[in-house]
Amino acid sequence: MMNMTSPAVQAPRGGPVTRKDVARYAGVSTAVVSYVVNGGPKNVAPATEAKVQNAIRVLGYRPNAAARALKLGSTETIGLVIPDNGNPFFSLLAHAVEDAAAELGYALLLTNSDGNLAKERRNIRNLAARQVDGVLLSSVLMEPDLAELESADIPAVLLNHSADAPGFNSVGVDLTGSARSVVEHLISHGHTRIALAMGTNTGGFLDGREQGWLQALTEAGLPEGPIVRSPFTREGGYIAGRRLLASADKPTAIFASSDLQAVGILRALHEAGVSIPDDIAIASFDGSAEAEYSWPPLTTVVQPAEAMAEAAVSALIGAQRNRESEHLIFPAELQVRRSCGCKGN
Amino acid sequence: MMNMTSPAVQAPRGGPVTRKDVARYAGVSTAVVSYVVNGGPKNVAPATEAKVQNAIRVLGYRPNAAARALKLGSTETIGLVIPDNGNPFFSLLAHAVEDAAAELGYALLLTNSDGNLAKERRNIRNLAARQVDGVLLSSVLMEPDLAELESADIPAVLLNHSADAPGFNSVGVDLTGSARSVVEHLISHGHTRIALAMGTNTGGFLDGREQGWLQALTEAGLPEGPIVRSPFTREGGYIAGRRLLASADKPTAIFASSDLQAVGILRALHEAGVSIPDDIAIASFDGSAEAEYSWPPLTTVVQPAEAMAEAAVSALIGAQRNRESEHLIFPAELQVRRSCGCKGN
DNA sequence: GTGAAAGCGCTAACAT
DNA sequence: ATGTTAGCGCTTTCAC
Repeated sequence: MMNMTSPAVQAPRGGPVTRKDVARYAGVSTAVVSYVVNGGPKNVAPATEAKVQNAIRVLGYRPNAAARALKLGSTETIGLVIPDNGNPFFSLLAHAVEDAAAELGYALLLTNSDGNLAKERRNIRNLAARQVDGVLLSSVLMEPDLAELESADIPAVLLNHSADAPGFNSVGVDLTGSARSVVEHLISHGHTRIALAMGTNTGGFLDGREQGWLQALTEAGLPEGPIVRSPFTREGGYIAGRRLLASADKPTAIFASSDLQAVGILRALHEAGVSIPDDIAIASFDGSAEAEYSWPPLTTVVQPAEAMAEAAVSALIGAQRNRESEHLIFPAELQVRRSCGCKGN
Repeated sequence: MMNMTSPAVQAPRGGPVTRKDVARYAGVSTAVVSYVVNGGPKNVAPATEAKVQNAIRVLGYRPNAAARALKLGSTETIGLVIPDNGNPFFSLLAHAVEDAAAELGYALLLTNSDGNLAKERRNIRNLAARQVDGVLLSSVLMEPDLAELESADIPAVLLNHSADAPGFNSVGVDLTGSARSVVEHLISHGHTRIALAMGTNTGGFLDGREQGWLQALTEAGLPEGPIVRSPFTREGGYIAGRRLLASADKPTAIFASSDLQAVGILRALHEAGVSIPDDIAIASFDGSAEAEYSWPPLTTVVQPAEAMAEAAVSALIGAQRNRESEHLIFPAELQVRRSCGCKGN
């Protein structure tokens, strides 16, 4: 008697338990089982519902998502394509996307493109083949492969994308304005030779961060500092740092286009025995956790990853096919720490 | 003529193109289309194949994975449950798992449990409901919720798990041996008061890292240094660092159970003006990229994430239901950098 | 070498 | 309130 309710009593037949088994066991039709499982579209008498629930428990029934997906044409899954979840900003973003999606009952298929166009394309194609309900694309490219997305014919929104892409929803951060605010902050510390360590973006467009840096300098009547271009990585930053140290007009402050690069620059400066922020001040972009624990802690512009992820997911899920495409631009907030020369924190 | 081959010529009917449309267009049966798409199980005459391929291209046909999954009973998808992909070690692991899975044609459903048992459970259940072909579980718990996995009745392998779990395949790293080798290295620098900053694991078991630290100390005839327990995070490390600095028997070296904690400790020491490695040396565990770019760079034991991911994925995919469970333990390699007192790198 | 057809598990419109 | 049933798009056995 007692072990009648034990979960050990499993599938009576060989294979997995289906809705049919449940129906038979509960003595109802398969439709009723569906009504119970899905909470509709018809209602079921309380007594019947109890019988069904019991049958489900006893048999250990689990709905088959593949069948449901086939029938409904929706997998309740979204795909995310990012360059590299080893980059703390992207891992933060991915985590936020997962949470936002889970909130709506969607699961997340994660793919890394490794900043590689061919792989990005392959990932998108693969996601499309898997009938994801939408894809969130965070491309390294300024001009991501929209054609691939279009022909895949699944809703997509460009994430972490600040330039308008006609025909696509996008959410990004105000690169130019944020960069300006950091550089202005550096200027307020009295710096006049402010370098830019810029990540290498594919595509011919001028990155907003570069524009913002330039604007701040120009408006302050300052000369354009040196620019070094290298990958958006720690190693890229390290290389940039060494180059900047070796350059003729060595800057007194550096603005790095990502926290990761700043971390690399930090290493180069430390190795050279340069004191930060006294000899050279640094500020960067992203606001990842790593920036808070570097030495010295980095002044950085923090991107609102959670907010952007939520916006992107809801734009994706709620996407009406024939609606005007939206371009959401979020502000980023200056987070002052020691690396710029400020005392606090 | 020229635009006949243009991809603009899309779906002739309203909805998405199905195998049936392709068959009709190519003037063959749906079976043949399947043979062509799947490269079997029957062969097709070259001429016919060409017609089909052409129809596929012209119509922009994309196979429906949900239907395939329903028919075949396999989604070619695996689920991964990790505590937090914001932790660089786990993001590295996740990336490696994705690559290993993709290699075999599997996609990755990523979920974070945030070190939360309820969420871990929910994630597993959710993955099971989605008919993943298997799940890779990297639990924070020493005793993960195996019952949940068992009742889900999908193959699973415990990833990043060093204790044997009867009935489950597992892959992990040799915690004890690796910890010993780092601590021995610290000892070789002449340290005699070596503290342990241990992450807090749920579950009553003694962590291998703690054992290894103890063994090295004991074998060298050294007294057991202080232990501080705090979360496996940067902040946890920071707290541990401050506590260690304040303690009566301040150590001259610290072994941290994760790179993240070491990074936090570094911050605490820097803030206190302690010189590393001169006043206090540090070594840690994981071998994440962050350890290479901290200041000073961290001596750490690097876990073979790629190899473990590959092993886990192939154990999962190739899992025979009724096979003996295997427990794969990988060695980790000491990576010497500056934080322990060595000069190089 | 090719085709017809059964059926994977589920949903929901349409009976009753 | 409950039951019947037609498919969703695909694979594959079994005919031809």
